[in-house]
Amino acid sequence: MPFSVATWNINSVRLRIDLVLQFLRDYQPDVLCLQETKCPDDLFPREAFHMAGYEHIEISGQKGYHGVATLSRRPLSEPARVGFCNIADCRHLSTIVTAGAKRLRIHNFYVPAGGDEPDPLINPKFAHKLGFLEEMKAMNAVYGDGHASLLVGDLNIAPLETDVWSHKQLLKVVSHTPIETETFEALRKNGGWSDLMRHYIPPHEKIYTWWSYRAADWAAADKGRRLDHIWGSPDLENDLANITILREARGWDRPSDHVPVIARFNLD
DNA sequence: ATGGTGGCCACGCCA
Repeated sequence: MPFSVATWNINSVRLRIDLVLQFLRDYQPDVLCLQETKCPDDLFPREAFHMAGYEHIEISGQKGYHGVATLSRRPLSEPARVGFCNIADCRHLSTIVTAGAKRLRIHNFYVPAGGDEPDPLINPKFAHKLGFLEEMKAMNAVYGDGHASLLVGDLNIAPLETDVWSHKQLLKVVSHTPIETETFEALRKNGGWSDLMRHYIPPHEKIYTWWSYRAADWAAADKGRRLDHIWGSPDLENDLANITILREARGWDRPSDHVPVIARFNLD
């Protein structure tokens, strides 16, 4: 089995523990990065994941909101949590895993959604989102330490025109405004990151990973956005075997509004 | 047409 990493905004890991376990049984990613676990660390369902073969678990959780977790079949080392914007919320967790000859640093991110009004002067949540992106510029794909890197998670921005159901209708909607998409692409490129989903799926094809709960029929309307991302250091482009976006997961019983994205690599 | 749904957890906040 080649090395694989999945990312999934689960919108409550406790409520959807059975969905996650089913996903792990069916797809068996080596590493699963969860966001919006909404679970304090002492209540995290560690035992259920241990039983499913995911014995290596790092978590950064809080009561009610946010929270990220990285689950792995392989040992995880050097867990690190970076705080952003001087707010004590749980939006980042990095770990290191071995894949083939590579030591791979995996950043698991949950970027602030940013509220409804795309104006930092009147909406503190949008100001927080922009401030968070500023601080994300410190995340580089390549350091001098010989590690390869992945940066995955719910980044809450759909950068390309083909990452939303209607570019024109979403230009003033938070997640697709020019200030967000331009800042996002600049920080990705300046940080030396490759957009691995777009490396595998050509930019002219529509990709969505999220569909709002507020639709009578999400599949018929299909008003999705690509809010979840897998970035990698450039060396990983050559190792990438494929990307799977599990659209069907949006139709599962009591689903998350996000679906899993899986990257598989030609690494053992 | 400018509300619609969902999760947390105890009621309004966040997405």
